[in-house]
Amino acid sequence: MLEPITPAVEADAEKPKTRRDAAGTKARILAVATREFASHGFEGATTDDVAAKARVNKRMIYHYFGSKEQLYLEVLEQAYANARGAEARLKLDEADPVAALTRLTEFTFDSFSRDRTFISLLNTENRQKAKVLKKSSRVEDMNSTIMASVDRILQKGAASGAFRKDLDAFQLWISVVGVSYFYFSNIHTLSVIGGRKLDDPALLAQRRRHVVDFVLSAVRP
Amino acid sequence: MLEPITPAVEADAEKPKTRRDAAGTKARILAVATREFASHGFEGATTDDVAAKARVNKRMIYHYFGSKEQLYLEVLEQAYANARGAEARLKLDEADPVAALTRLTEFTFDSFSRDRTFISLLNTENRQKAKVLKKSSRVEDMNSTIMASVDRILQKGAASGAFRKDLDAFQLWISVVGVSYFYFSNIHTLSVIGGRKLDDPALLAQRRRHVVDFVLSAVRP
DNA sequence: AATATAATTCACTCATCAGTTACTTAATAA
DNA sequence: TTATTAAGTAACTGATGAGTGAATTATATT
Repeated sequence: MLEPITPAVEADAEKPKTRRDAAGTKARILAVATREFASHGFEGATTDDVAAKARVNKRMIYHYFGSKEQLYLEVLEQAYANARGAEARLKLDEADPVAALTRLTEFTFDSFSRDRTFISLLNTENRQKAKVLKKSSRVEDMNSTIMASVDRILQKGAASGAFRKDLDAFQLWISVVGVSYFYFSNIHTLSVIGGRKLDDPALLAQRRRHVVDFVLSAVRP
Repeated sequence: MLEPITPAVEADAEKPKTRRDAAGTKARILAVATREFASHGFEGATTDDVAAKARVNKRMIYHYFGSKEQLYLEVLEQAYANARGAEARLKLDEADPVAALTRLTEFTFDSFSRDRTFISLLNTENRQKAKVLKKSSRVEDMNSTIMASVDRILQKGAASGAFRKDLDAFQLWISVVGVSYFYFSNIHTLSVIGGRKLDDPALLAQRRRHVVDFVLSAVRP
C-alpha cells in the first residue's frame, strides 16, 4: 500500500509536460462553461467543475475571465453571437415571402432541435431578470437584422397578396419563435405530463410540420 | 456597549411567546419556498433563506419536508395543482368553439401575465430534465382534462365548419400556450434586445390581441 | 395531574465554493 | 544569454450551505 509508485509507462517520449496555449485554454474554459451553465444554471454551475472538465487549473478562469459572472457573461455573449451569425447566413431576402417565412420557421425549429444550450442559457438569464445581459456592451443591436428581415418579408407578402396586411413584424417573430421554443424548452415536463417522449423522431417531425403549417395558416389573408 | 439590554417594551401583554401552528408553519414554508425556487432556481435557493423569510426555524423544513428536494417537489406539485384547478374552472365545453378557443387563449395569456412563478419553476425543472417531476405520484393524469377539452372544441369547430379539419389537439395546445409562454418566459432578455419594456401595459395589450388573433387565424378553414 | 406526542429551538458538523496568495516555469524579445 | 512577460500550479481562506443531534416546551389525551 505504501510503496512508491514506479513511473514505468509515463517515462517514454516525454514532451515538455505543460505546453502553453493561451487561446486554447481560454476557448476550452468557455466551451465547458457553456455546457455547465446550461446544465446547472448560473448558481448551480461551479468554477471547480468547469476547471476540472476543461482540464485546467481553476486559477486560469480568474486569469482569463476575472470572475464567475464575467465568465457567464462571455458565455452568453458568445451564444448570442452564434445565433445571430446563423441567422445572418439565412439569406431571407432572396426568396418569395411564403418561402422566406417557411425557411425562417423551419430554421428556428431546427436550431432549437439540434441544440438546446441557448434555450437553457436564456432561461437562466431571464430568471435573473437579464441582470447580466444588461451589462453587456456587445448585445445592443443584436436583434435589428432579423427584425428588419421579417419586416421586409411581411411587406412583400402584403404587397403580393400572399399575407394579410395588418401583421406586426415583432409580434409575428415572437410567435414564430415561441411555437418552437416552448416545445423544446419544456420538452421534459411536457413528456412526463403528456406520457410520450417529445424528442422521438416521429413526434419531432410531426411538430415541425405543425409549426410551419400553423404559422403559414395564421398569416394568410 | 456591554450593558445588558433592558427588556422594556417587550414585557407587555406577553402571550405564550411561541404559539404552535403546524398547518400554518408548513404552509408558510411552502409559500416562501415557491418564491425562492422561482427566483433563484433549485440550486440557487437556500434553505436558510426560506427559513428566515418564513420566520421559521430551519429545522422545521426538515421536520415537514425531509429534504430540500422534497420541498421543491411539493412546491412543484402545488403549482401544477393550482394551474390545473384554474383550468378546470374555465368551463370550455359550454361556449361555441370559436368562443371557447378564444377563452382558452386569453386565459393562458392572462395567467402567465398575472404571475410568472409557474413559468420559472417549469424552466428550472426542465433544466434538470424533469428529474424531480418524474418522482411525483400526483402528476400522472394532470394533462388529460385540458387535452380532452381542446379535442372537443376542435371536433365541434370542424363539424360546424368554423375550424379546419386536420388539427391535432396536442399540437394546437402546445402552440396556444407557446405563443404566450415565450413572451413571458423571455420577457427580460427580449426587452433588452428589443429595446422596449415588454411588460408595459400598452405592449401587453397589443401582445394579447396578437396572440388571440394569431391562433384564430391559424385554425380557420 | 401525569403522560405522550408533536412543534420548536439551539448549536453544531462537514462539505463545497468563489476567490486569492505566492510561487514556478515556458516562451519571447532585448 | 538574460531579462521580461505571460501561462500555469499548489495550497490556501473565509463564507456559506444542506443537513443533524439533542434538547425544550406547548398541546392533546388519558
